[in-house]
Amino acid sequence: MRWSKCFIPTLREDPAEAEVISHKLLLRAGMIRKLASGIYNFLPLGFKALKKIENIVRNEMNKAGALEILMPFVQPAELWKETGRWDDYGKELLRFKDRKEHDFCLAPTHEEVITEIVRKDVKSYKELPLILYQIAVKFRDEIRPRFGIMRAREFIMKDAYSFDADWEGLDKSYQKMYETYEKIFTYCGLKFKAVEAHTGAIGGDVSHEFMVLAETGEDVLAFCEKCGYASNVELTPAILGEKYSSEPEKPLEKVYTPGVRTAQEVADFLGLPVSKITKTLIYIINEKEAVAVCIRGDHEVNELKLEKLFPGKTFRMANEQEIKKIVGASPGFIGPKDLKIKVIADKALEGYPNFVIGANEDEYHYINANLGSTFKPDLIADVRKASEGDLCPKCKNPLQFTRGIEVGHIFKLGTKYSKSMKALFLDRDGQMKPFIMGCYGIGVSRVLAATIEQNHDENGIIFPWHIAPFQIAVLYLKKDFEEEAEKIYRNLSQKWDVILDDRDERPGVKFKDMDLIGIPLQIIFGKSYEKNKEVEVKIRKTGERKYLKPENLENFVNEFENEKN
RNA sequence: CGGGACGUAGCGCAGCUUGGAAGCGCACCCGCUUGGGGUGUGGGGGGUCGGCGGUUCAAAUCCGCCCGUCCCGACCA
Repeated sequence: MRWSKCFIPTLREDPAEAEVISHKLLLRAGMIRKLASGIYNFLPLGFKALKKIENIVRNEMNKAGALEILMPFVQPAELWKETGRWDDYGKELLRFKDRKEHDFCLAPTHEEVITEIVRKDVKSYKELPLILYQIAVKFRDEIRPRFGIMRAREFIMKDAYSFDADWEGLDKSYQKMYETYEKIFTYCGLKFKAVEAHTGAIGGDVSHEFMVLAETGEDVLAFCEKCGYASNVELTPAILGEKYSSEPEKPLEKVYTPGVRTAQEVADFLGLPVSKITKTLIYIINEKEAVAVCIRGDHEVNELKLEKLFPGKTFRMANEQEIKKIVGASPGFIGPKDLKIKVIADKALEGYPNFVIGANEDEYHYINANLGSTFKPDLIADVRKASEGDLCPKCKNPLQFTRGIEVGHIFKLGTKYSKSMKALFLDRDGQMKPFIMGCYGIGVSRVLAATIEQNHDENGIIFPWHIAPFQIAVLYLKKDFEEEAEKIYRNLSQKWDVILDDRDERPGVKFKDMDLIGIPLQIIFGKSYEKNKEVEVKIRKTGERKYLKPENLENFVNEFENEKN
């Protein structure tokens, strides 16, 4: 491709609308443009990178024996009503009516449709296992789209679905997809980690997320270097690494703490570490029952864990008025002692001597509270987020934490959809049985954003070899070298994706643009060529420069491709 | 959904407080210049000032409503 014939509208300045680096660079590199909030155009360069990712995914999926199909983006409500998700999915599901006033939605995912396909035409265990997938547009009407294509409303996703006759079959399909995902992200050139994850709105019980490691990631991962345990922190059991001293219980004492509300304020006021303070949070279960959750001041409640204590029930935090009504005190002065509602104490309070609690009376706290003698919780449970200093739930080594961007998520669905949609096959024992399903997603457009989030410097994007829209850039700095540059460009184009910067621009412009769009190898016809007919090869990632005779270029690129990737 | 901010040329912004001829930089077009990190210079084109309504002799500027966009929050009591 010649730059002059391509549409690459690069920007010199950061657009005001972009906050995170991948969003800024995607816009500046002329790869995407916003059409509406969370809805983007992919311009030629962005589209090309996207197609590279798609093809990597496609290749590996095909190798794993999955079959590519394409399902509709617009779906009838009837299917969604069958599984109950028409009501359960919430506002993320964008609904509308057609001219005949029939309900439709834009597909946020395709479990219903795939199950419909399979229940109609797969009748026998002999046709199993079956893995179908597509690479297609999805629409989720996110509460708050942000970060460009990282959390867009409309996005490209690869979604695959497996159908097995039994649970062992599902285990095998799941394992196969797990390994395929590892191959895909490795081939993409990404640093990633697979972690145990929460299943969320899709359902099922076992799931893993594939996380691209990046400081700007929205998720926190806990992992153990020793045994390999890794999970999304929202799922990690919290095992305190700290050993509590066996200091004797001191007498409970009510203290005047005017105007101090947050745990930190209380700690500062009393001259104690914030860990010695506890906070008590009031939750409303199913809009009727209130419960109190008591936790150390330096810990955070993990609502997912809380949710599991009340399966199937809705819950939310109480607001200030409700708290006053239930407790008789303002937020900030609530404590577990003498509460008339159910009290859940976090496990980390067990054996913790002499801590501070709210007195359920404005402007007062108790010091030297102890679990058991001061108050008896109705339940002691792990309800906090694991954090620095906690131990691996498998091998008890200290956990490590890092941030990541979720680019893939695989689930063992089981029979959630096949049962509710009556998707049955005839097994070898003559019984009709529901398919055992799995589903496997990759956010293709998000992979592009995550790649940039992980691979950039102050000059722009640094594309990994296999995702780069072009692998090689040829640029000549003087018109005199046009012919030679053309020759090299045509030559290398036979094996690789090459872009020729044939614009009549100053060298600085060409360099800046090429660095910005992140092409891994730049072949420069400039001073070195003028002097001794050697081209300069600049490696985008390291900034390293090599000087080669044009006839040696092909060998060099071959070697580079093999060793670096 | 709650809070905050913004909306002026393709992009980045100033002007608004205190109403009185719509500006700057980049980009774009033409000329010269320059040619290894967004060259310098001269000239030029481009605007329903987000929309509607109001106040006023006069509105980008003041007031009201609406639309759009971004940020923070939607669990830390």
